Amino acid sequence: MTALRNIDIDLLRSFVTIAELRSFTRAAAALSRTQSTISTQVRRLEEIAGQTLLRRSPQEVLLTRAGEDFLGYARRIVALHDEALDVVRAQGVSGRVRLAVMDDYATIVLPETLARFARSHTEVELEVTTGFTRDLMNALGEEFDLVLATQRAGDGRGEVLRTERTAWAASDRHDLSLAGPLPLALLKAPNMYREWALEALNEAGLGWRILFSSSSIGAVEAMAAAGAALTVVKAGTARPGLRLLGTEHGLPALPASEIALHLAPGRPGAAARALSSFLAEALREGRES
Amino acid sequence: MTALRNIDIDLLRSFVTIAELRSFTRAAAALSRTQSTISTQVRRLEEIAGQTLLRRSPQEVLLTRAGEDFLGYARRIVALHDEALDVVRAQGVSGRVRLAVMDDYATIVLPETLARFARSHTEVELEVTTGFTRDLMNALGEEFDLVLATQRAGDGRGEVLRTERTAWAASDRHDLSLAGPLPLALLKAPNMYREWALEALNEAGLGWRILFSSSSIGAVEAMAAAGAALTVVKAGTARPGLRLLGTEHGLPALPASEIALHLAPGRPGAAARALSSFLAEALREGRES
DNA sequence: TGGTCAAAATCGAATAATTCAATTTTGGCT
DNA sequence: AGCCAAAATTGAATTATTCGATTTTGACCA
Repeated sequence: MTALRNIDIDLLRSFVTIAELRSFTRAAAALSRTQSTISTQVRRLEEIAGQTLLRRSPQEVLLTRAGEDFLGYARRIVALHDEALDVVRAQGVSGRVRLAVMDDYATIVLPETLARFARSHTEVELEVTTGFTRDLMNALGEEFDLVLATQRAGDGRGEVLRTERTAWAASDRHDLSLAGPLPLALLKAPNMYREWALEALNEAGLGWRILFSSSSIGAVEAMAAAGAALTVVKAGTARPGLRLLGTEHGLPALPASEIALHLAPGRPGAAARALSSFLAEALREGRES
Repeated sequence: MTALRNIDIDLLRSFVTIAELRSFTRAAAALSRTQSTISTQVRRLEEIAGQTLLRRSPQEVLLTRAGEDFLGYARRIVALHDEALDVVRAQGVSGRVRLAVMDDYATIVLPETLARFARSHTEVELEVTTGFTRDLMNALGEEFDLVLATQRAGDGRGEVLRTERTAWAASDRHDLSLAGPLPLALLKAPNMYREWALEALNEAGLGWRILFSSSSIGAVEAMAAAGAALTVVKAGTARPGLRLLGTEHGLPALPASEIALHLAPGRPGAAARALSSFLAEALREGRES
């Protein structure tokens, strides 16, 4: 029999995730565990609670009365736990850190994470700049202490946090004809994704034309979402309205990209070290170990 | 390396206990673990926190700055966790339960526990009576659904929750002369401890006289604490002002006693079952498993 | 009704984490 | 310097957790 008095934070986190996603399988994917593990965790949790917390059906998972009551506690405990960890880790960390982030992450993933960092690290002066990887990397050590950059998978420089599939994307409401030169919406040169896209099309012998070229990711994606052109995105940061396309649609494969954190040479200050490990933990995929 | 994102509630509980007792060794005893386990737990916790939380010295253990900040969170998380468990386990439990408790526990250990039960089990009508084990047991099934009783160790009836050493006790401020008939303060007959005391003295061939006899434990203990007489207590419930004495003082050994929970025959109601397992968990010594 | 299908449960084996007992190290005090 | 109580360490044994493979479940539909 398992411990009856102490619920692992893991179990609470799984429970909260299941309640949000209404599915063991989706929760398992979100938490980088297998479905069988999640199922076992729920059994353990229900055993400790002495109550059925989730009502399962092949369609969806719903909370029981007891589950609803418990969910509030579980959320509060997990939140308090995470806050405690942020705060205690921030203890004694002060100074200034200048972070540079490539544009797409600055919109999708980072705001929430940076806000959390700022909230707990009250003695740290945080300065964030966004731009294109190429420019940012050039200024590493000069203008920036830390650069979060995209690079070709396998590059391996910096601390690699995750790998993202690169994919063609078009509007999910319009069918794009693949006959004739493909209309493209791409970031202005020089840009890695632009180069990848054009190289891949050329190698595949497909015709193309640049219909839209901008230095704003938002504008490029909006253009694609409007149905006028094809573009290239990281699979993980695709905005709603875009449909991902691949080789099954007759388009050439694209190299995967990796997200890496680059630290300025020399001994980093306390603030830079703290932000670096904070970002690494928050962004790294798979499970923490 | 251990998980960096999830702190086990166990670690938090140990940390809180150490902070309160200012000692790894005492915390280990209080939590039914070894000192080495506690030490390892603290190392794990500090590794996750990335900070030294406790400043150790052979004299006492003190909190660091980070430790103080963290202690508040740890307390809140543990409290929330325990409340969550109480509440979810109480879900759907209603009805009436009549509990009888022997007098000494009614003062020392139970009030807090019963208050916790009442707070979480809002739909349960709880009635508590105190008295002497003998009377209470006679009314089990009639007036009471549940009786918490003291019995001779090894008796084994009911669900045994813990064993307590029985000890002679006298004032810690006065030296009692052991020459001549020993002045005793005891509960009125019939009472188990009274019988044990007199039998033990008789067998040892020691003289005695009853100086004070009352049906109030409080009065008996007060009399002993005032230095006028010797009495007999459970080692675990001795009030301040009393000093425990044993065979090393020339007094005869006394039988140990066990605390047991007796359930009325027949199928117990939901309220009785809930209170029963609640008490068992709260009072049982050693670790929960 | 019975078949189907996606999702959850179960099972056995491998892995990982926790605990303990024994011993060593530490830090303050005399 | 030496002593002592308390914490740290170490290695072995135990216990718990996770995974992959498979089976079972239950809502829905023909």
